[in-house]
Amino acid sequence: MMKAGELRDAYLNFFRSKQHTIVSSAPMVIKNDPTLMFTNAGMNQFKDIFLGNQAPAHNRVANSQKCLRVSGKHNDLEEVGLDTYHHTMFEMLGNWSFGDYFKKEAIEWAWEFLTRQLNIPEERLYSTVFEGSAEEDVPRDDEAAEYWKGCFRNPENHIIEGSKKDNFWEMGETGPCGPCSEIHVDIRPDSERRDKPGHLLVNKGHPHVIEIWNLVFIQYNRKAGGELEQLPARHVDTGMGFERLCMVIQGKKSNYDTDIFLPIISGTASVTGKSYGKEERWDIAHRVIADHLRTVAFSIADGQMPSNNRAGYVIRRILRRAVRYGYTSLEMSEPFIYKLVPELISVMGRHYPELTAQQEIISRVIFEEEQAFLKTLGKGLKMIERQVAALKNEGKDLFPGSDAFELFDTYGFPVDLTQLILRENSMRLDIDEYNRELSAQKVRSRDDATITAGDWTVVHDADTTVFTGYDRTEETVHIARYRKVNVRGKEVVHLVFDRTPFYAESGGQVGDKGHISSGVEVIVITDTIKENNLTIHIAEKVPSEPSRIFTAVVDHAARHQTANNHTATHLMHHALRHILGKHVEQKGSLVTPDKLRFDFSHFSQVTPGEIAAVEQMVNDMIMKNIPSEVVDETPMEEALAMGAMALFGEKYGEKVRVVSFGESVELCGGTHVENTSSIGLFKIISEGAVAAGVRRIEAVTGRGALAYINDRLKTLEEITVMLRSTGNPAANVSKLIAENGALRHTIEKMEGAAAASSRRELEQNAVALDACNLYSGVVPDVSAETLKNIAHQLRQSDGRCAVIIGSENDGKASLLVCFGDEVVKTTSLNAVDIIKSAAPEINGGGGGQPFLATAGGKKPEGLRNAIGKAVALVTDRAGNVKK
RNA sequence: GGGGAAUUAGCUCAGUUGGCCAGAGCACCUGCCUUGCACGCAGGGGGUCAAGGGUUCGACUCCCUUAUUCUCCA
Repeated sequence: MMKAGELRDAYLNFFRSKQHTIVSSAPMVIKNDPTLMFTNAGMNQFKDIFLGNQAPAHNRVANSQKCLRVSGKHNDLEEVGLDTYHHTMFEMLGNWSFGDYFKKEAIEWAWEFLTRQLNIPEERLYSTVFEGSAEEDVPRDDEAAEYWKGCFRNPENHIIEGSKKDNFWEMGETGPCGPCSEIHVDIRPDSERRDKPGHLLVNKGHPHVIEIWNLVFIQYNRKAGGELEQLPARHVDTGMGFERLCMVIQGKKSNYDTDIFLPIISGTASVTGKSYGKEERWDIAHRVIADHLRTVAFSIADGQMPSNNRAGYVIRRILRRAVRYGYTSLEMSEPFIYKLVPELISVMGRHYPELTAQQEIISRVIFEEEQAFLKTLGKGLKMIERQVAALKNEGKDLFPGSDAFELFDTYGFPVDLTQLILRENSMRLDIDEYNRELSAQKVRSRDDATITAGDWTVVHDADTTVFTGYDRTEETVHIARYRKVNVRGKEVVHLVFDRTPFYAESGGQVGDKGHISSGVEVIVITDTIKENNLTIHIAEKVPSEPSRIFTAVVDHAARHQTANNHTATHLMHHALRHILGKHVEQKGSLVTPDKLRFDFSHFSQVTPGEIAAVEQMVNDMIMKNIPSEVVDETPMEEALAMGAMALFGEKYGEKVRVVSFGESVELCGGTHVENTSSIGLFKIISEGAVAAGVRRIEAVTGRGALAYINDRLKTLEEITVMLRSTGNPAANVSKLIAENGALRHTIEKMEGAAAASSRRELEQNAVALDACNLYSGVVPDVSAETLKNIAHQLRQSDGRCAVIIGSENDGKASLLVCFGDEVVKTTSLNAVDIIKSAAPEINGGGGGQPFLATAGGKKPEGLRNAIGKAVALVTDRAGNVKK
């Protein structure tokens, strides 16, 4: 039986023999593209070629691409695992022609590979061709059909016409598109095939009559108005699902039965003690876990950690879904998925070395995520149990949907688990209410996120934007095109130039700011971004005369600080690897004019000593006046030979730019200083954890570093002045803290003593009434806090006490009324009533609880009257004075 | 990007419409009893209730701002 690895090699070797260049898989996680978070098809990395924004490096290319799909018509996350053929992550085998071969070769080679190399019997194969569309004025794809006829010995019923839905491929609303031809395979047993011929089941959702390969022939361009125009250069884009192909070749009925998944599933079985193929709900869980583990591990290897927004959040959700299935179906309440990483690596590690290299960090991150989610589950369980108990007390059995939604929305407790627990308690969930709340939230979010982009207005023909910003910050430019974009009611303008000195946000370095001027007006550029290989300058308004010649000027000071910070990032990266070890890998980077932030893999805290050593080393490199050496357009192999490190999860072209400062050698497209001395000074301002196994350092350079240090020194100076100390301020402060503690102790004791003596005085002057013993009077100059103290002491010693005391403190009056427990129980006396009647005398108000009430006021002279009034009220209600 | 929530002792968390001097368990210290598998008993230390404003006689509690974290939607 052909193994998965051999099959992948066979495919790549086959197309190599047809003069294709084999390229490596692009990262699965896409950075710097707001429109797409993950690679979802093999053609993603060639998008710019199809759009005409970039010239192809090779005319024929083939690869195996790791892809991730979590939404779309056939890939709803909640469906994965329930059946045997959906996945979140999958590999796509693809071959491409950029303006080179077309339908004939694409079809014949596909046929040759499947029938001669893989020996799939041709009677099990079916192909589809586009039936044509009168509405679009596109004819039936006779050309493709002809070539297919040449392939099949018996073409009858094996070439099927398909509609626009299945057989016309479009990249988006606008852009390149064309008819496609799919290849389907029927893997049913012979008996079933005799009963019902396969051509009746093509594209009918049958799990064993499936599409394995889609050949797209790009020959049109769809314009904004909807009409199609012929493209000058025609392309081929094909994609074949690798997992499905394995299933076919290995004679299995399920993708999960191939050697891609089985080792992981048997790993899960042995860890959980629940074997595969015994019980349906166990099997679903096994499939979910195997699929999701793959996705999450690959994502982490690409540098995307689970987190709480965007791509990171998608990854977190996928992992949590796996934990949830493990928890409910396999009864795993402890982290276990991280233990399966070695099995995954045994399957995928050879072709994807980024997995093997980062095994430790992958396991740790997964472990930590599992633990965190199990904790949220525990919390949710507690909350739900409390609510269930409350409802049961009221004799209700309908659990409110809004509560279930709150559990899900605020605490991340999945609704299916809520339902499971409710069933166990013979209760039911108001699912309609839940769904209403959920869709209300969706509407709210969608309304807020709408961005409407207008059509481009072309001013000047220019294929690409030439970037001249490495050498200069000023440039004479033409506006090539512009459009208006509406972001939440605010209108901004996108400008594209023929050439530009503006650096577009990329590789962690933020986009340049600045302005353009034409002599008649000045337009401010607030940011520069990259979209589909276009450099877009964001401006506040459209120039009144866009066709004029403009001078584009980058904010020089900001650019210079950014360059300082970017170069410093390289130096620090080098220093970290030197001091902490070679396991340090960049996991993220942000470079702004103000500061730099660098995330990297490291498994323990960076000690203050190590921080100091890194800082020292970077500053040494700054002081050595190391000049930059930049090599543009170097082939990747040469760059690697120069000692440059390629980052996992980063997409590189064939030719790369290498930036070196002495021993620091990096692949980088950013702007840098000419000499390290320009940085001036480097200072680390914080170090911390950002995820399991990932640390983050923030630092400042140049003027920023100086400002930071001066600020700290100023604080120190202020402290020294305040301490009037000439010696060591730290020693002085610690002495002060110790003294302060001792003083507080003394004060507490003295206040206690004062309270005790006031209490004794009150006790001596107490008056016994029928229902209580009245303690009243003015206590000289104590805080409301001390009054409370006295009252509490009296309450504890005398359950029949009625305390009415007041004091003047800081020019304000405080008043307190307090009753012993017995008084509260046996009489109608209420401290709140009394205090409310008496408080006006001191020009204030108050309140409290029946046994204790306090009031404050601004008129201390009224204190005696207030106490008198309160005493009168109490005596009145509690009977006469006993002689 | 938008909504919801959280932040209280070294750790895990209680704290009811604003007022019983801010609590429990674990950990720590002291003593006793015991010598062992989360020992037990008695006592003790430890808090700017995330930060900053505001409302109030009075704020852990209500309002606003900020920070951090969690969570859902996009």
